[in-house]
Amino acid sequence: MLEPTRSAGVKDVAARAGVSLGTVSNVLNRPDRVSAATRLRVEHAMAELGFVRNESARQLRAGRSSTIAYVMLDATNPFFTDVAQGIEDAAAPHDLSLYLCNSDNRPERELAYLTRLEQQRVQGVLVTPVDPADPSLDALASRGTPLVLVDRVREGVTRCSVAVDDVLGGRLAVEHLLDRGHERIAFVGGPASVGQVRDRLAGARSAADPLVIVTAALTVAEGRGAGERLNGMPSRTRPTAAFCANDLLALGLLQQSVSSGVRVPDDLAIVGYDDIDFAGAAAVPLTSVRQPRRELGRTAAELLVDEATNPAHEHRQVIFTPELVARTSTGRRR
Amino acid sequence: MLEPTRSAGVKDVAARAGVSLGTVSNVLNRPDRVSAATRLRVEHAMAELGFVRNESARQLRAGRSSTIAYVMLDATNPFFTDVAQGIEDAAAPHDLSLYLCNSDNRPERELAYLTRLEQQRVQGVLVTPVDPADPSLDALASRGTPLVLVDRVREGVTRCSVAVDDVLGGRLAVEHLLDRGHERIAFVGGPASVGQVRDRLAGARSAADPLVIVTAALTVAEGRGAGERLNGMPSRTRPTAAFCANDLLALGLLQQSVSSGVRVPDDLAIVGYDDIDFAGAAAVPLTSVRQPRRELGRTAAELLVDEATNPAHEHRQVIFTPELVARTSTGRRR
DNA sequence: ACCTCCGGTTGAAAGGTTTCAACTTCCGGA
DNA sequence: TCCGGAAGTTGAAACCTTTCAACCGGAGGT
Repeated sequence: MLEPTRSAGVKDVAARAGVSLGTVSNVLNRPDRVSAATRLRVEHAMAELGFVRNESARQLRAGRSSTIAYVMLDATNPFFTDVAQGIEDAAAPHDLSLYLCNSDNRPERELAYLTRLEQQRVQGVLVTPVDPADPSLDALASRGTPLVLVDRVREGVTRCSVAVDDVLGGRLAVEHLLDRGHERIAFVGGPASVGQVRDRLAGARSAADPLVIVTAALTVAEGRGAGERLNGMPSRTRPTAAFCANDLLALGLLQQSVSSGVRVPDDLAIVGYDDIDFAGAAAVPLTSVRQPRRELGRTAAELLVDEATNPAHEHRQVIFTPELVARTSTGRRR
Repeated sequence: MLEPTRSAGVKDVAARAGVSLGTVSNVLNRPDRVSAATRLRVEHAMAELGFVRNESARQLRAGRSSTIAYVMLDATNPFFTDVAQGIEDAAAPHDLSLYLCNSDNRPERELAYLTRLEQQRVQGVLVTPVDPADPSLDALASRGTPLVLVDRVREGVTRCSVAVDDVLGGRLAVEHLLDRGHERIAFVGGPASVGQVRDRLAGARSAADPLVIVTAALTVAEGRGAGERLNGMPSRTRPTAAFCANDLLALGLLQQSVSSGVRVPDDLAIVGYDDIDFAGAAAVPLTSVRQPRRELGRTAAELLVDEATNPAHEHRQVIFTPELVARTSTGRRR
């Protein structure tokens, strides 16, 4: 009861219950092979001593843990937390715990987490990397840790990944604006080092020839900054519509526009990307390109589990199809 | 190079480098005590074999790990991810990795994570619990795992916690509305089992006598539902202002109001709580009660580190002061 | 020539759990 | 009465790393 001398181990429990060490282990792992009386005695001893299984020792023996991890790019972006929910959905039935790690867009933190996780011998790692071509990822995978890329693909390497067709998404967005009668269209996004940004822009360009406004990051603040630049243009050349590389930018742009007297959608139509919950909840509900976020996470986790448990596993690249959700921010045909 | 027979250990490295096992360990942990030549040879052997330290064995020997964890209530609520950022800020300089766990408001998942973390012998746990009075928390702490409550307090138990004065926050919100000339004020929030909701309502009541509209959760969707009820009332009795228990509710209410033709702030003034980034970015920027989220996380992590490392640690309950941020959604004095 | 000290290195022990082959009891059947 | 077998229990070995006392050979001091 009051012996915090330092946590009791199976040995102590065994002594207290008057059984051997192996029996305690059996109570823990194969309760059916132990007689009811003995089991009770052991369980009682555990309670008395406040026994807590030592996971390190357990793992050391077993060789691997029963956790997986998701190294996410930006924990404050609702897109990624929704993906994480999907992962958890799929992991739970397999009795896997999910640890979330936030790399916060910093390569060195991403690497630190991956290293730590590998040393921990986790069952597998899901990651939305800063740079999908980072050789550390290949190294990790080649040393035997199952690894699935989320919302990214890696050209030329056989590996599991789930992603959404961003080129198509970009095209859908701009076609929608063309359909609404817009001719001068802006693309807001950056930096170009982000694959998503490049793909969405490529999609946009496949439908029109947008004015590109480069941002330094995909954040609300950067969206406001882009708004200042955009709305500061002379009205004769100013675009009448903007397609933003994600919803955070779009919300920033929206707010800057409204607060500087630009009417949305009449003076400026806006399309976002991701369709996060806040997009629909904005006071001018945002038209956005929806990605099946939760499904993305779920599928990624399933691929990971398969890779970790099925010897006949084959790598797969799953590509989901995005979908345009039209709301007020793009109004009706001009 | 090509021996994925199953990861190499220090023993293999030692053999390959022609040194003893202890020397390899020295290279790993006290490189200065090893001659340069030997060190190089060992490092080379490690690279060749793709040696990865086994954290389980390491921990088993050391007795404890160098990770901490934050069990958060709702990973999709930006408030908590901002808190998490603050935690990470404070943890990084101590060389602690932070694992995020999402209980998603479910007590059984919270317990599962806490159990797992304790078995893992983490350095300590930060938690925003579903129920601060849950005895599992006390049990965990009494068995020796440092534990800090985040954004919650536990009456009557000496334990570290950081929180914000929610009663004061509630009062500030309603006083602001009174100041703007409102007389019929609604409080939107629920369920009452959430301490925050109770405290904020208590604060509201200390300044006025609000009509209470109970919600089932603190989400955008529930906010919309509350909007339907509120805006469906006959205009003679309908409140002219609403104070929502958090920003998600407020955004939901805002959107429902705008889309059903209720003007904000002229027909309905709205105050939220938390001041998440999206509050200011809404097209009708939301007046909100700001909590020092990042600071909250930082302080919590510092308390945890102190508890884990300082034998003379004394438990502290830190209470931060909230601050009202007035924006368009409450307009100007009527 | 001897002793001491020191940088460098060694090998055994410890840490807590799981596994598994071996052992003990006890019961029913022959 | 003896035997076979099932049910329950045991204890040693293995998992991999870290620590630490002991060891070795050589340089410097006396």
